[in-house]
Amino acid sequence: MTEAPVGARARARADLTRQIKESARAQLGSDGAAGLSLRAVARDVGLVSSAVYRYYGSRDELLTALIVDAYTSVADAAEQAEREVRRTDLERRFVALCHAMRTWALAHPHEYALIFGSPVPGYVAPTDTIDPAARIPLLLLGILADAAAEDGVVTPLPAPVPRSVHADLRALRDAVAPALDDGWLVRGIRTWAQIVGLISFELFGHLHNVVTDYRAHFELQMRVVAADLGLAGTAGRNHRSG
Amino acid sequence: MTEAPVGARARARADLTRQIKESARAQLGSDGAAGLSLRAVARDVGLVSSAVYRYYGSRDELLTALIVDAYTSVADAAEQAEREVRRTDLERRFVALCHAMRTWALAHPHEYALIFGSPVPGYVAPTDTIDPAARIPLLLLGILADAAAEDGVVTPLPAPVPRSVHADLRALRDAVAPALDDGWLVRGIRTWAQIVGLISFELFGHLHNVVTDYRAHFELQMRVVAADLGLAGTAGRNHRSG
DNA sequence: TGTACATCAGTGAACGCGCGTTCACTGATGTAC
DNA sequence: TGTACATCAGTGAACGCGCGTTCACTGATGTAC
Repeated sequence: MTEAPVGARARARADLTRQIKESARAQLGSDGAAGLSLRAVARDVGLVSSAVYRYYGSRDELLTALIVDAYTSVADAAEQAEREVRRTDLERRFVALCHAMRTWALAHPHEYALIFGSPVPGYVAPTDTIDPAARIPLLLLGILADAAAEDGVVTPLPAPVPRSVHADLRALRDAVAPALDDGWLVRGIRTWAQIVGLISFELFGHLHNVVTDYRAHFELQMRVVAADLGLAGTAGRNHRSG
Repeated sequence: MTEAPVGARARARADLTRQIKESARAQLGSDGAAGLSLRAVARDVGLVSSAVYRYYGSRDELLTALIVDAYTSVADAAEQAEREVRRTDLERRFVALCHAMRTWALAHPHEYALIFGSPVPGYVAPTDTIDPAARIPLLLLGILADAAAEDGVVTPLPAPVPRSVHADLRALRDAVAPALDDGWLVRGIRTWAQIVGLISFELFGHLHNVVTDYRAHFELQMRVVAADLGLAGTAGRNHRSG
């Protein structure tokens, strides 16, 4: 019950900073990121438009805050869901991550579009967004690293890895995933794009008139992906029987 | 050399209609779809803003024309590239399709974002966009159908297909791909999302600081996908060796 | 505990822009007889 | 071939809005002695 040692002024400031961000987040829904208006936000929180500049130095700064929040929020959801699954059940850890992302995306479609849709014209992301953006990919690589450790085996690719790509992958491995060889890393990147691609298809309407039970379809797809990654407990065999 | 039987008026009209569309397309680049302005287009083609309404009834109508054009343009590119490959070389037909899409996307990033990025706020796509949007997915399913015919075999999935998804897939099969069983259709949808997902990652900056040789990386990824689909001439075996 | 001063939140006017759409109109191009 | 009329392109003004950002300012809240 003890208050943090902050004066009324500091508390009011923190409050309004949050309120402005909330209002901006809500406004994303009606007009998208490109239409986010500082003046509308000001009206919404009951300030004159110039007063907002006490809290955010510019429209872009406010956008950045929204982007960081979105990345953080979806990563929190994915990490929590993944953490609740027994460590040895790799397939379910993977599927939990995927479902958490999709559920978050459905609950926050405009924030999802903000981070995974087309870039906002004229906006350049500052480096603050890098770390929160990397959390889910890292979580995914963690699962793959556990799979690689269990196998203790390299993962051959069906084609030779060009020197330039190999260099890129080595840098990635050194920075982030020492236990994963090129094959695993290639499949990790691919899988990450696969998850986002399927969720984007659903949200952006590209599966209209094709899929109706989106959740069941997504779950099935993710289990196919998990199986192709060899995460299923049962087998590492391919899907082709003949 | 014979002119179509159109008067000068009709020709001028066709010309300006095209000019307006071109100008709008160019404007996508600087401000994105949300910022597309009829007035700016009018200035650009040397008309007063109200005159544009002789050619397009509204901003949304102009947007629709751009969207249809973009789908048509990318589908033309993909179909042409795929057509030039020997029919029996399924892997190369697939890879040609993928490369054509990526190349088109790099050459027309804003048109790509228009059709595969976040939806334009407030815009609802009319049904005119459905057919052109379906062309590449259909082309992809055609390749898979040839693969299925060659195998003459069902494609087991690693998990049971829920009744609802099975119904969706049956409708899809009846409409568009009678030769493809559920397994193939699931992998077809997945692959389509995979291609778009990877290209979007590249264009929207999600592979920044991860990949540098994008073309080589993309090619490798697509060959992995082709191999997992069993399109490679060599084998339908999985990538896991142990 | 009281006073003097510094900090900071919020105001309101202004700058210089932009937008989509409607409407009554002029004047040129086409068409029918 | 010439005339009368209909069609249509393009104009210009207007309606009713919107925006991000700057700046000099008032007045309240905090801080130091």
